[in-house]
Amino acid sequence: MGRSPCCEKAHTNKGAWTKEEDDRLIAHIKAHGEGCWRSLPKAAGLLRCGKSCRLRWINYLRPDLKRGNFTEEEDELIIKLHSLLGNKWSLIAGRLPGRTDNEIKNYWNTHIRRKLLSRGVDPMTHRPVNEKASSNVTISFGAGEAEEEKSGSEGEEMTPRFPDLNLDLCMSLPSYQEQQRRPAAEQMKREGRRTCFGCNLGLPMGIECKCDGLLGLKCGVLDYRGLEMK
DNA sequence: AATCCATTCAACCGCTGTATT
DNA sequence: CAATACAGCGGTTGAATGGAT
Repeated sequence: MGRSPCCEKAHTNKGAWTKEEDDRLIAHIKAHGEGCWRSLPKAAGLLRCGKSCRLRWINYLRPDLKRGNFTEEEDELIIKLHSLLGNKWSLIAGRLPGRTDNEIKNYWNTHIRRKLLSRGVDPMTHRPVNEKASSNVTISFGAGEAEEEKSGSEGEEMTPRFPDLNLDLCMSLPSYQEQQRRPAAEQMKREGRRTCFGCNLGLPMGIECKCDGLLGLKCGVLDYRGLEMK
C-alpha cells in the first residue's frame, strides 16, 4: 500500500529535463530559495512533481556542484568512508564538497566497485574476497563502551583494513544495548551535548573537537541519534 | 555502415524518519 | 498518541552513449 502519490501523476512530466524547465527551476529558487518542494512546481510553473524538482536541483543544478572526474584522493576517501558507513551515500557526500549522494552512488557502482574487486577486495565488506564472509562488520573505533557484538565466527581475528584508523565501530541490527543507550543519548541532547565521532568524547553543541578526527579530517561532531555530518 | 553489447548516469520509485496537527 | 504531510534517502531502471564486431 504505502503512501499516496506525492503529486498528480497524470499532469506531470517525467523523464529528462528540458533546458526551459531547468531555467524555470533555477529562476524560481534564485528568487525564493529552496524549500517547500511540494508547492514549488506550481509556483515555478513546472509540470513536475516536487520530488523531481528537488532531485534535479540537488543533483544537477545547484551552483556549488563540482562535477567532472573524481580525483584519486576522492576515490580513496570514498572507499574509506564506505568501509565505515556502508551505503550511507548522503553521509559520504557530506564529506566530499561539491559531490552529491547520487553521483557518489553511481560512481561507486560503476568505478570503485570494480577497482576494489581488481585489488581482490570485496566492495561490500572491504575485506579480501577469498576471506570467509561474516554477518557482522566490526571496525576498530577506540575504547568501546558497548560490549562486543558476537559475530558468527568466534575467536576469529579481523584484519583492520585501515591500520591508521583507530575506530571501534560495530555495525549490526538494532540491539538491546542500543535501546539501553538511547536514554543516555536523549539526556545528552537535552543537555545540549554531543559526542565526537573521532575521540568518543562528549562536547557542548557548536564546539569543535580538537582531536585529529575521523580519517584525519576535521572531525565531525555527531548527534548521538544518528550519523549526521552535514 | 549496421548491429550488438556493455557501461554510464539522470531520473524515478518506494520507503523511512521527522515534524505537525 | 495516532494520523498525516513532507523531506530525504537508497535501490533500481532505462535512455543515451561508446566500443567491439
